[in-house]
Amino acid sequence: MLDRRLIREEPDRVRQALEKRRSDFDLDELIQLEARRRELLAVEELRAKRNELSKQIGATIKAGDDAEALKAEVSEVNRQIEQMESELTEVEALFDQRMLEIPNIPRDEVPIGVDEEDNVVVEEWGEARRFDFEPKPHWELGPQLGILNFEVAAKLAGARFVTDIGAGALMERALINLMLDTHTRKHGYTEVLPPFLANERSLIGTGNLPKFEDDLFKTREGLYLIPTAEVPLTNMHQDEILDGNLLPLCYAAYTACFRSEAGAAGRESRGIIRQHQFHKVELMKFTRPEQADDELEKLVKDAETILELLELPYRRVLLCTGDLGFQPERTYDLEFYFPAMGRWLELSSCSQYGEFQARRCNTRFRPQPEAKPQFVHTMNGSGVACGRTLAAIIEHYQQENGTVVVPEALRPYMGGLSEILPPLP
RNA sequence: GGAGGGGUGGCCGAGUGGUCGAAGGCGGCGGUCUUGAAAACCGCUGUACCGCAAGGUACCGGGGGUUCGAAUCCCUCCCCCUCCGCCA
Repeated sequence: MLDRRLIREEPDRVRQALEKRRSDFDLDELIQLEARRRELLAVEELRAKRNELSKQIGATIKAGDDAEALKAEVSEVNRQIEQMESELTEVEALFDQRMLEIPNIPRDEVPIGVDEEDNVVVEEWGEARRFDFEPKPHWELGPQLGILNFEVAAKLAGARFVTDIGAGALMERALINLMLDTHTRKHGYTEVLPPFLANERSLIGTGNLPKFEDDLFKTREGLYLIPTAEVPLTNMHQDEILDGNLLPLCYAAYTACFRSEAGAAGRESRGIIRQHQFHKVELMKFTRPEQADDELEKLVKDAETILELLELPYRRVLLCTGDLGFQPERTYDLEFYFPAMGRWLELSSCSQYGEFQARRCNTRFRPQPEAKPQFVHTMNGSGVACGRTLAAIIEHYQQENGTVVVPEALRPYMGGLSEILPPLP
């Protein structure tokens, strides 16, 4: 959510941001609503009058005098108040709704562009492996090795699910443990294991609602399956005023993530790339505004560390305005080149939001003991996605004979296993 | 799921129709005293919106209602606690 003063005082800045994003948001409607809302604030004077008269009535009755004339006067004032309030309520409701639908303002350094073609590669680490044989995709290798099973998942749940079995399940658990251990012990994050379901308020807090309800699974009871740990983590301090000295607060959480993937059919959808359920270790920070840029840089590096430990080559990409999500003001993706697919896919997405989410969650901090509270800045990033990383490992570490070498860093977490072999016949 | 008890300011806790944005305590900030500190004493100390300001409006879990007037009465929803049932 943006500051409503921005709508009033710097509408051109907002308009430019919307244009950069190629957003079809109706800013003029919002500006008109805000203007009308301010006109209707005159109702406050009438309320003041009512309060004053009511006090007089109390005093009059106490003195034993007749207050009927005063009561009649207040009734007349109340009629006027009622009229104005009904319109004010309407205008405010629509205004608040629209405010939840306006996207964040991209930062100046975000390249202007249309789609992912216009994203900018800012860093590369390692080199893509050169194969002296035809590399196989993970959706062939995984089933051959008996570690990924799509048929079982289809029986249990349906399309777009996978069942990890044996060394596959072990490796995914190893990835989770490697990531959590690294982030908590070496990078200073506090581990959190939150609920995997969240209420409406929390999904509004992160910006998944009201606009993106179709992407979510919803339970009969009205709860939503979390699409990312960002949701519970970002909402941990709803309605709180944090001690400025405690910032930055850094959290790391493993969770399953659930996405309906409505309308995603056919795209990047082979294997375990795009699933209804996947697993992820998420990094999330609450910072002071002036800390935000440095902390984001550290957060991205923390995610990169995982890929470096796994010796997976990657590149860092700065998303352009056209590819930027609704909520972030800036996003870096970490991408791995999947050799069999011949394309780069993100293993991590790290975003900063400025005050955008903090306003929605009402999470503030007090810079000094006596100072006014102000909104924190939030940011988060996958550190990193487990399923896609598992796929990357399978493809990157495959051998010509169909086995997969286990990255050194994972072996301690896998009972010393160094290579995944096919099941015995 | 059944029965009962609760949700008040950073925290604890009074308040059952008017002068209550809310006693008192704790915590915090400032001051007096002190070589310094502690103790004691004095003062200040919620948030948002409108306003240059004075000031005004709203908020006592959320929403709605009764009333000239609601923290206080009524309805409804949510959350927490205790006991019973069920259960990993």
